[in-house]
Amino acid sequence: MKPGALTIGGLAKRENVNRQTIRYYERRGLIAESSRTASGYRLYGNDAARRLAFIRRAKQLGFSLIEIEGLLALRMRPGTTCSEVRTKARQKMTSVDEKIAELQRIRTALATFVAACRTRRSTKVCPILEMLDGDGR
Amino acid sequence: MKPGALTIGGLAKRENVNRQTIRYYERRGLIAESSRTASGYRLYGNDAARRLAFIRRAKQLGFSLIEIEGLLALRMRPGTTCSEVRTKARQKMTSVDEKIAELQRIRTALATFVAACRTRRSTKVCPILEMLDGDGR
DNA sequence: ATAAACCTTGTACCTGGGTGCAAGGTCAAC
DNA sequence: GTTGACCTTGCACCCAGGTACAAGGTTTAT
Repeated sequence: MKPGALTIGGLAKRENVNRQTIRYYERRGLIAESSRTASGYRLYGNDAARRLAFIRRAKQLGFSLIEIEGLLALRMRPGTTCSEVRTKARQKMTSVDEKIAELQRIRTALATFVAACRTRRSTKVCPILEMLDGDGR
Repeated sequence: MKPGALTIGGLAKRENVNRQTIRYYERRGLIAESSRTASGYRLYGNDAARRLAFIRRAKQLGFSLIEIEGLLALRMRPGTTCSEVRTKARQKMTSVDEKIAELQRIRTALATFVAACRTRRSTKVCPILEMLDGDGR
């Protein structure tokens, strides 16, 4: 066992990931198939740890596993330009902006409802429930 | 068949919902079991249409089906106060705010990445990929 | 030499919100 | 009186991103 080589459980603990998740990423092709001991145990080096960190960070930025595959493919293909990566990052920014806008619309509507509800007493005349009801589309 | 009564397909078309979805809501208890014709066909009146509209609007405000159940339960329980509804709306607002904040954090990070990427050429030295890599947590 | 703590594989299950399909019954129109 | 458009039920499947479990093999410590 080379210095720094870890079994799957060790890597999982170090990177704070479930063991099954590592196998799952391997099945999906996000992580290369690792080398094995004579008895079949997976052995991981620093590259695997770095890859897991990459995936975690990309997920934190809102990339799906499919999109992360795309980023990794770009990184692997020799001769891809940096601008292709930048394009993906910009697209992701756009979709994040859309989600923010949508949530802000929801927030405004909720705020309106809550404000409308200052004065009344019983659910019979609750303005929120009334507004949720089905006439004024 | 009373005036205005609809079969499930008619209601689905009018409210622009899948027939299966109506049955699904019924199974979940979001919609009362409808009356039936002698042969077992479901028959819906305006109350069902209003209920579907309520659900749609609440979903648009970001309420999950479970939460919508909660709203409906409040509405049904006699003597609930309007302020209980307002409380739920406020809680939802808070969680929407949290989602917005999280997305804005992501947006900022993406913007930083894109900005860092102005100058370089090949993915070998792509600042975005470098930043996604695993050292500086 | 044996128990604990690892590891392997395959497969099934979870959440949420539906959607699809097959086998069969019903109803309206021509 | 038959075609086509409805309806019924139960059950399986979809998406993403895992997570759990069972049956068995390996390694390490005592």
